[in-house]
Amino acid sequence: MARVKKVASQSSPARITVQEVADLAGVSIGTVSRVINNVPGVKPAVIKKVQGAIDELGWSPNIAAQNIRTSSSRMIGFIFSDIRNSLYSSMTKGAEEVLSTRGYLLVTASSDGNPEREVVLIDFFKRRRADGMILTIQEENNNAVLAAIANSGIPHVMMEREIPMGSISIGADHFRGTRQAVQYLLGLGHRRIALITGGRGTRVARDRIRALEEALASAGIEPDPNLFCIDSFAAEYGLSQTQRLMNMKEPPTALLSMGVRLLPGVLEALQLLGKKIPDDLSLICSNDTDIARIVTPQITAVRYDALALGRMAAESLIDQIEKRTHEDRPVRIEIPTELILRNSCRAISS
Amino acid sequence: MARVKKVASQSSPARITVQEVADLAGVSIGTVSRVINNVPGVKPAVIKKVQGAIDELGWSPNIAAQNIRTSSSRMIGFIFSDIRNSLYSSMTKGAEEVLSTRGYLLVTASSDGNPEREVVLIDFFKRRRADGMILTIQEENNNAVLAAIANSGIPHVMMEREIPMGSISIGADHFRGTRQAVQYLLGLGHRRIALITGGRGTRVARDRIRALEEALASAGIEPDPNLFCIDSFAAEYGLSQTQRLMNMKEPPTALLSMGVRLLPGVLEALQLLGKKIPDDLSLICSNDTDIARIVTPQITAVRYDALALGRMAAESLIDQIEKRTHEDRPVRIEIPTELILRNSCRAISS
DNA sequence: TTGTAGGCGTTATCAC
DNA sequence: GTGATAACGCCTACAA
Repeated sequence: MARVKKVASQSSPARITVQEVADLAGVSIGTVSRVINNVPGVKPAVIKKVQGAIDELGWSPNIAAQNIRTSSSRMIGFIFSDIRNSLYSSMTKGAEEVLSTRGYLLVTASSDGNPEREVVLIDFFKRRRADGMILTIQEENNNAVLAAIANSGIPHVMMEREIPMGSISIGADHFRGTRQAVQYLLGLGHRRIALITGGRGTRVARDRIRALEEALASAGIEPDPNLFCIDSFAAEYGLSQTQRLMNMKEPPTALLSMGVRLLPGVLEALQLLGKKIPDDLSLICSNDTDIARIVTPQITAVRYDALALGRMAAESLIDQIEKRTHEDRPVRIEIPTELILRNSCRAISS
Repeated sequence: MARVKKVASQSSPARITVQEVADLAGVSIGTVSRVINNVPGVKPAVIKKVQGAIDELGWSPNIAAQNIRTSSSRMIGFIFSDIRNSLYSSMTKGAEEVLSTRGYLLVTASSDGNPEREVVLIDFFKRRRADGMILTIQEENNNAVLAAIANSGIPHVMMEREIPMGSISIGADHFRGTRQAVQYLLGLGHRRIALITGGRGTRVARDRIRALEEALASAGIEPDPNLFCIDSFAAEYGLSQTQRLMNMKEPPTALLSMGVRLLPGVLEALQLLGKKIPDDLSLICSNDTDIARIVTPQITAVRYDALALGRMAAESLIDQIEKRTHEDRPVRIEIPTELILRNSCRAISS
């Protein structure tokens, strides 16, 4: 403890540079640079001397100076709506895992789902000379945002989004996931299946809607537009739409709640209405969360690995930046989903 | 859309510098620099010309170059165990809010609660020349970590931690919060009150334990060491300890579950044992979460504002960095907690 | 009021 | 193999 205190009280370390290391080692700065960059062809004895000097002085290269020379920041930006959304914090963790081992810095930024702020953040990363970006933008067709992306000239991958610019896109297979969920419900005899989801104008939403429509069609069921609630991911939306649905003359017998934040709202509505799962309504949610496992009964879920999504985005982005896969890289990378069967759905006899 | 595509397909923007802006504006680079740094005494007409050139070229100063000159990175690091913990994602959001408006970059890093990794991350931020750090370390007394902090020479604030180095510390008033919760339980007639929490060797744990002990003492109750489970924040720990507690000859009538991740474990144990809240056990949790509000009955919680904690940490850190408050700044900043009364506690007649 | 030039800490291209 | 030295893009005395 005393030792620590002493260290703590030392004055701010005078900025030490290669020059001083070189002097101490009795070599030139060029040699020091060669040593720390593992340039082959330096005499082992010299390497040892230099290492010694580096350790003794506790020096490490000034990264800003490196950046200015190599014109690369080794920093990549990740923009999404809100880090508090567990989906994004998981992706962040995954991305961080691979980026840190590759010597990149990950900087996350929350846009609060505001396109104007997205533009600001993209410009910000441009000024900061980010080497790459991972983007989960709000609307795939917002021109201001698309222009900002293009104008930035920064390599990027779209996370759970797809834009008309040939950017590489990465995401879960929501079409298959939703389709599988609907198939399961159809198998249980359900014919009135409702969907609550958001992200209008994103590939995620399109995939989910199309999956429901096609599954219904292939079962010969006419879709009821009143059962499609596709305007928001907010908990309040889940609440209000569930109330609306359950108060219909002919309410749905099953509901797909697709979006992390929706589930609490849906459950609250059901509780307020005194409706029981699965007796009054069969329920399937997306983004398997703590809540889905904690409530009684546990909720059947369409699960996918957000951590892996983050990892893959980072890997794909690095490949792109370091140009290791050239022009033959795929434009779309998908990970599978998995239907976790629990007790929130019941068979109905009709 | 077509327009966007055209922009997108433009070749990588040739790195443009002050020199070119200066040429276009017909001034010297010095003048351009003065303009962007708002140095007074530049003729308005010239300012306008320079601005025009900047806009036309879409130039912005290379931050790495600025950093090397000003020897400041305007970057601050935030280390905690895991961004997926909602506590930390909320703090991150709060910190980001204030840092971004002050022109700082926030870089978060997860240590997975591993002190060795904490040391690596601290060294990393040192190499990256971070202007400051926000730290939530695992153990307040780990010498390697403390030495790394001291050795880094970087201004920092301890988040929910307190170390023997005079660093400024910021956190919620867990002592009062826990004390209030216990008082409430005592008022309901409970005498056997158990505590599950982790963070051994952190101020948070100490405050909670002390609060329970003092409250019991002031009620003339002899504390039962078997009711203190203070070894981990993990859900599994919540599960196993709840089982152990409920299987005691004389189980507790009330339980404090203090830690975000504990609650799911506690609830699962109760479910497995077929125990009901509040009939078989009165429960109070910390870190009011979705889960506490979703389950039936809803769980009474000790709430505090993690977002505000993040904001305050950032503000305090900036003050420290920019030396606006000199040596008279407080060493400890606390925010209050609030007891949210719900239906998870019952009065007992004994 | 504005231009010039030196320096910030590296890397990389030359010679030696 | 290793040592000078010229960039990299910007800020800031100092000079004009």
